[in-house]
Amino acid sequence: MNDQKPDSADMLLGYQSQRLQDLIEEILHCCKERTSHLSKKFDIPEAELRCLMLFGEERYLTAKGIAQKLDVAKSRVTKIMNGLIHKNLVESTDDPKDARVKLIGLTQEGQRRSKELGAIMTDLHQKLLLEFEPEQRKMVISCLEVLRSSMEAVKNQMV
Amino acid sequence: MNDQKPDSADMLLGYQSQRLQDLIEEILHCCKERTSHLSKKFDIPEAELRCLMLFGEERYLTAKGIAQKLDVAKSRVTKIMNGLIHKNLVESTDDPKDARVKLIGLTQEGQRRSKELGAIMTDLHQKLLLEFEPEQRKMVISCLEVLRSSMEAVKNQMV
DNA sequence: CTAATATTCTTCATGCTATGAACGATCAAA
DNA sequence: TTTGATCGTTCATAGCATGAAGAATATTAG
Repeated sequence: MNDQKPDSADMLLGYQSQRLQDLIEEILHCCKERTSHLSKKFDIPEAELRCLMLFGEERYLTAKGIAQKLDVAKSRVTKIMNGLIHKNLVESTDDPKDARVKLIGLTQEGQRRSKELGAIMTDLHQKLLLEFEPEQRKMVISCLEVLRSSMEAVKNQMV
Repeated sequence: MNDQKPDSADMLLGYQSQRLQDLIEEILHCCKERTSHLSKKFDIPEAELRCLMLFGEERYLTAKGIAQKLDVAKSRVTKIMNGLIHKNLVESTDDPKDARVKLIGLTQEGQRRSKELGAIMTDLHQKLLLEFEPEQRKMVISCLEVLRSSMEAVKNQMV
């Protein structure tokens, strides 16, 4: 294939990596727009929405747990919780077993909103998949799977 | 395969869309970490780094142009520029043709940093590609290409 | 030529995101 | 029972981002 041009493989790689960089940036931008759109639609800050979606299985979460799941500092969680409590979407009760921790749970309204949000997200990603042919869908997912692993791998190589 | 369960296609779609959602979130998180890592490494805020990378071809940019490229308000650009000027990475001169506009260009140091940053980004994405077999690379890119288009399409469907 | 309108950038007030240090309360273990 | 760890909060700080208002300049219509 590259018997004439000496470094055509390198050029291809260069071209492809630029393309990859652009694509990732565009996808990132798209996701950011989606998040901000939902935040405006629900009239709830993005961080609070993200938090609202954490209550999938569990009935109660702790501030520490939320901090880990959201990957933010504990102090950030306090602030987010204040917003959610103020909006009556979440309520906190003392853990009977340990007076240090507070159990945070969704209110009725919180559950409603959380479900609504979850449904929108699921619907969104389903629509995304439906843009592909059924046979392609598996491929897209496995593609992203490898991409994610590669990103982790490359991240760990970073200085 | 699905001769017994009636709605296994729906279940598959549901499963896949959940998987897609998780994957996108993980990839997003990875990108965010990368950005924040570079910001710390260069000791320059993320927005300023993003701006620094805008000077690829053009010698000069205007505040308006930067605002469009970064997709932020003009007032935000003023602030970012103050930071960059203060760090001596960028300098602004009056446009001789139109006294309203200021031409913003990289200083020597700014050019150095900009190049350095670009090299790191390219290297990063090259490493990412090298995690794949050569035949797979094309596929990953076309996958992302379709994914991006689909996202745009779905975005336009959003209420 | 001039008055009205556009454009370009800045300033200011506001609000969200996020961190880290310091702190008080509580728990667990030596 | 002291000592050390854990949990949540408060506070100071910094970055991100917008939109309204304004000053300077350009353009255009009359």
